[in-house]
Amino acid sequence: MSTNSPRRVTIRDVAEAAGVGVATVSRVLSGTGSASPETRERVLAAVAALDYRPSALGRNLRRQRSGGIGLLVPDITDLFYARLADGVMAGAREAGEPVIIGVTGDDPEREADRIGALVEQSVERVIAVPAGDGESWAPAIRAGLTVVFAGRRGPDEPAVPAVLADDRTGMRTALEYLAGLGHRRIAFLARYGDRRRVRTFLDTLAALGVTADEDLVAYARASRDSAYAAAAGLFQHRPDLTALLAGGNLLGEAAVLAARELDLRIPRDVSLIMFDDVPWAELCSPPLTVIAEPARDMGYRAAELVLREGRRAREPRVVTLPTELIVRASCAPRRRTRPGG
Amino acid sequence: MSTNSPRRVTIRDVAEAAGVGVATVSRVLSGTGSASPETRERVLAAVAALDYRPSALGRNLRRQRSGGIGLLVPDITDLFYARLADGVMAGAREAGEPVIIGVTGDDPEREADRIGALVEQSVERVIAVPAGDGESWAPAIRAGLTVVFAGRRGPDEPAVPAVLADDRTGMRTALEYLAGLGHRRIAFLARYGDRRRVRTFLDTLAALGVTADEDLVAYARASRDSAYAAAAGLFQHRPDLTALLAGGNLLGEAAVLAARELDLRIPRDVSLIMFDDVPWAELCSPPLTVIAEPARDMGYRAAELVLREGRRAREPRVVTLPTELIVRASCAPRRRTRPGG
DNA sequence: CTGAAAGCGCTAACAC
DNA sequence: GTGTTAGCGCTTTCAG
Repeated sequence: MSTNSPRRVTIRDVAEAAGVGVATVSRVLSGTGSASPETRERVLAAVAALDYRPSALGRNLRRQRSGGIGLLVPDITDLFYARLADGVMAGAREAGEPVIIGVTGDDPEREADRIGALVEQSVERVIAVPAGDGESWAPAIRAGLTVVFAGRRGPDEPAVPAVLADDRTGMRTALEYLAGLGHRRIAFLARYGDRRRVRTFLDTLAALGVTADEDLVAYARASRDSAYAAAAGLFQHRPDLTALLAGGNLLGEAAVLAARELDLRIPRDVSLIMFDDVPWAELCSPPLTVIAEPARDMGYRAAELVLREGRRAREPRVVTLPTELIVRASCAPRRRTRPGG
Repeated sequence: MSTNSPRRVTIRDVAEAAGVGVATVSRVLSGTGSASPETRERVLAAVAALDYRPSALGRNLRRQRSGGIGLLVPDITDLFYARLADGVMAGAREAGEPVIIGVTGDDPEREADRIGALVEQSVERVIAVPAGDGESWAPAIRAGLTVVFAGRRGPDEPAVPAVLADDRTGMRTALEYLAGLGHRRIAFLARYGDRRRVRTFLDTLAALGVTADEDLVAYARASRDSAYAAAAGLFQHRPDLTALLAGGNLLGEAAVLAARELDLRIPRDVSLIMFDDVPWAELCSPPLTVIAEPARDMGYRAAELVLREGRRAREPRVVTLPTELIVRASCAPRRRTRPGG
């Protein structure tokens, strides 16, 4: 009944106050075109006096695009993606762009739904950790979306710019380490649909002269339950395995839990290496050896990329950031046999 | 050079295709006003045929508000806030509203900056974990923002609707438990600025007949370093403390790390209870006793609230969600003395 | 160097 | 029930 919020200050008000046309105000504020120093000053003064904040609404409608950056991650409560998101937000903030976030649950359908929502908002720059195989992006890209993949990429050649961790090298370093400790039955707990990494796993193993066994690869969906089931299944069906590589922090968590439940001691009975360094890896007992990935940097770089992509030629780019093996205490030399084996 | 993205389908195209006026299309789509079943059908058919997606840009400009929900959290890599954000996104998705996210680092200045960015986007519904004392919100609210606090509230009476955890009860339960184990020197590791909880801590202690000592309260800023320093300081300066309550999962993590560094065994030398149940609490050794807070629900409820608030009377509301003490293995009966004490 | 004017796509009066 | 129309605030030709 009382506080009738005063009408928003518009560019017109500024123009009037400064005694110039609205076009001039627009030019001065956007840095486009030219304006005499004197006019410039007057406009700026008026802006300050009225505390004018240009409305993104008007600008966006006029420009036919909403400026913001869309961000689609599988699960924001997974620290890896949270860090990625943090990096994206840092980059976006520097550019003064808002970030519209959505979660996909790693489900292509939900992903498609979220893409639709972004299109409806006329967001035309999107950073995404593509769900599943990342196949569903073609239409969106054809429709004019500028998209950058982060953390993973689509199935084929780099049709879409991407910021990735060098997990090929990370994997190799880890497997060499494990092989050096004498391990010959090394399992991989992978995210469902992560064909690329599985291939790398198998190839690298072969290159190291270790028998690569596809049955030593287990797949988990995005949930904790699924990860636990996959880990437990692996331990139970393959009593011969002596080392395990977990493809992410949720997977590693599941592996630790499953191992405990089955009374397997780490690293006495199984050695464990996990992709993605997280604080609890150090708190865990034993502290986990990990392959650290620069998630935050990846997000930041992705933001840079998606922001730049707009104005530059569309030369598909792939940025690869280094990983690092951090040795703690979850790996030990292979022992002859495993208790239950 | 090739793919000239075809002009977007507008409401005009639909109207033309359906042989009606644009207003009719708008009415049918928004469910407002009336339309004959026949017309309705024709419009819907045209919409489907053209794959028309209304532009949020046009609508927003017309309506003078951007629809979306702003979300401001101190740190998205803190699982508590990530869960909260997840809940907000779930609620927003059901309502078909985009979420514009920003991080404040728990810094009122950054917070003010983010609020400004939201206002610039004409976002008028915001869910926030207010930074610091949450004092800086008055202007924004006066300006017409609908804001709902989550997880914390401002300094004064509920001028702003809020969704909170019942940490009063959580604290009481935890302190009773600790007191029952014989602890008399109980410390509190608090977030800087969290006067409310500190008061509750002191009051509850007093009510339990335990000497409440303000020097047994340490404050940490939002960073891991600050948390660690505060925890270590507490342990070093107060060798008489036998139990510690950590005000959040980052604080708890710091406490575990600091205790280890100082060779204090949990729970032999110090008992530890942490606010906020996180997966690693179980992985930790020993597994941590925690006061679980329904972070995700809090976010979801906050979304409901902020969405409803628009159309209802502005009767400030506070929703309080239950907490739960989950006893694991980080607390033990008090022993006579502490090694270094 | 500057101003007038034309919309961007949509909704909400207002006529019919 | 339905169509016409007037803008929302901004950028961007186009004249001057």
